[in-house]
Amino acid sequence: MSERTTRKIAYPLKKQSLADFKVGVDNVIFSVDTSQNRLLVLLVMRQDEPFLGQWCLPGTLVRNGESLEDAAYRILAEKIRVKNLYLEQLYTFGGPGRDPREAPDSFGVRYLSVSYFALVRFAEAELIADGVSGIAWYPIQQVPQLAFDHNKILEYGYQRLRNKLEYSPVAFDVLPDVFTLNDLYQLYTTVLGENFSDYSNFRSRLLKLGFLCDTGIKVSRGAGRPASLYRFDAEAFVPFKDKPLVFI
Amino acid sequence: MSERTTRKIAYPLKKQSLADFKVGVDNVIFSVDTSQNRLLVLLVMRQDEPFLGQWCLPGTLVRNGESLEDAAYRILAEKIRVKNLYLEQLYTFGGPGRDPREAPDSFGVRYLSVSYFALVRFAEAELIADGVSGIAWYPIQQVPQLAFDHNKILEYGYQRLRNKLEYSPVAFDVLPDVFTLNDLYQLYTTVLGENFSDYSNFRSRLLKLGFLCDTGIKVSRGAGRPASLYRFDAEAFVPFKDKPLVFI
DNA sequence: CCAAAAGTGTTGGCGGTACACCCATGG
DNA sequence: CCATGGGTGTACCGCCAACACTTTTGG
Repeated sequence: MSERTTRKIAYPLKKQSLADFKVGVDNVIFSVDTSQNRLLVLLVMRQDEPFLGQWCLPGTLVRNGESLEDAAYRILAEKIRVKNLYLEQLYTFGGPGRDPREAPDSFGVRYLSVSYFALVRFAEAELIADGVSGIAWYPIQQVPQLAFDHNKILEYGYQRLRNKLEYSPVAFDVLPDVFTLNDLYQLYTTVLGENFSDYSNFRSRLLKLGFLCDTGIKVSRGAGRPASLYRFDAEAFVPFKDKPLVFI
Repeated sequence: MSERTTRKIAYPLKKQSLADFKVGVDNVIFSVDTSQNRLLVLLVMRQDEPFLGQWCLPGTLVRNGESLEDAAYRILAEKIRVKNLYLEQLYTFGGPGRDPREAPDSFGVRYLSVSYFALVRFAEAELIADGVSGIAWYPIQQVPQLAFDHNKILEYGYQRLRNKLEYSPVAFDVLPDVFTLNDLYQLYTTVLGENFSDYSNFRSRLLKLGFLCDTGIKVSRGAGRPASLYRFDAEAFVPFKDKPLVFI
């Protein structure tokens, strides 16, 4: 409030001067490596000033004729080859001064970032190394200092990921067609932490909902009883669509 | 996907041409008239082309040096005088062609809308009529065709309002300092519909949470037993902050 | 036979739903 | 004294956490 007031007093003659914007799209792309129980986020190394050589979220400026979502898909497609993914808009960061390319006290162009949140299937995601730029999956705990305000964006995305997992069936977009209940459980554990739920309770809750169907096929992983492979039944899920639903 | 592919093929030489943007902020401002049990949204009449004379959401273009949120507060302050309000970012709409000022097939400037969601206290909200432009509270069911894609934005905001009410204490930002439990119940009923919950259950659930304190003061509204006035105790609410919480 | 992993069952408590019922006031 | 709205109590059901237990495999 006080900020706004100050500004009005400071530049009373500039009241009508509209800012010009470049609009960027930045993606927070998550993936879960179930074999190692790690939650990963995709980072790339900046090739240009500012922040040359520093890690950041994959992003791009929006082109003519391109929608925001199109731009988000384009970045993604440039960085990884993947068939199954979930993507939605996250938040728009647009404060003045968030990009050093904005001259500090001039009325030059502003840089705005519309961020998108994505979750991809780790096993089938191929990173596209162009031989020039760095690109890597970073475990969420080991993310370094990022360029711009990207640490903030990432934090925001991480929050969203946890919510999505609890209240929507995103997990099934990111698991293989068939999976064991343990795979599913590991996914949840990796993202939400060890103590989110007991395995057997998680099991019965999910099965009672009725949209996971047992294929009958068994699969053995080393010692121990073989597990059933399940399939997500999109048909059976329809009644739950748009209803509040807890997967915890 | 196919859209993006087509575009790449259609304009291969334009690959690097970046769009220039004007960024607008549009507010979905809700208010609840508890005396008439109506959910209202603030609309203004457009004074300029395009869509001259048509109703739309109050909006503005972002000025130099102004953050998005500042712009949102500025619109609000230009249209209504109000002390208590809740405001948060809603969604960013930025597809090409959403504003007729974008020349249809040129590569001119694009118009992007960052929308904000607000809830204000009806009783204390004074509309600012400048004598020129139309401005009005519209019952949500009677909203006409709006300019641009504002009907879509409104729909999105309405959805958010219902979620917010169920999972967060926004209601207390918008009720008077002291209120009866029936006031609170009416607010919920007006927004969520009649059948969201039984009154007595709503009562006990809320009271059990312990952040509503009885002032002891009674108030009589016509016939019937007088009701207690309650106050929202922000201190007592702290432990629930950031915890999942259901107000249904 | 034992360890490991998958899967089933049981129990107690808490919380929601649907009511029935008492209380205080105006007319 | 009765209609009206405020407020309390109860009985049932379902859900969920915790944990014990059985089943099926590899070694």
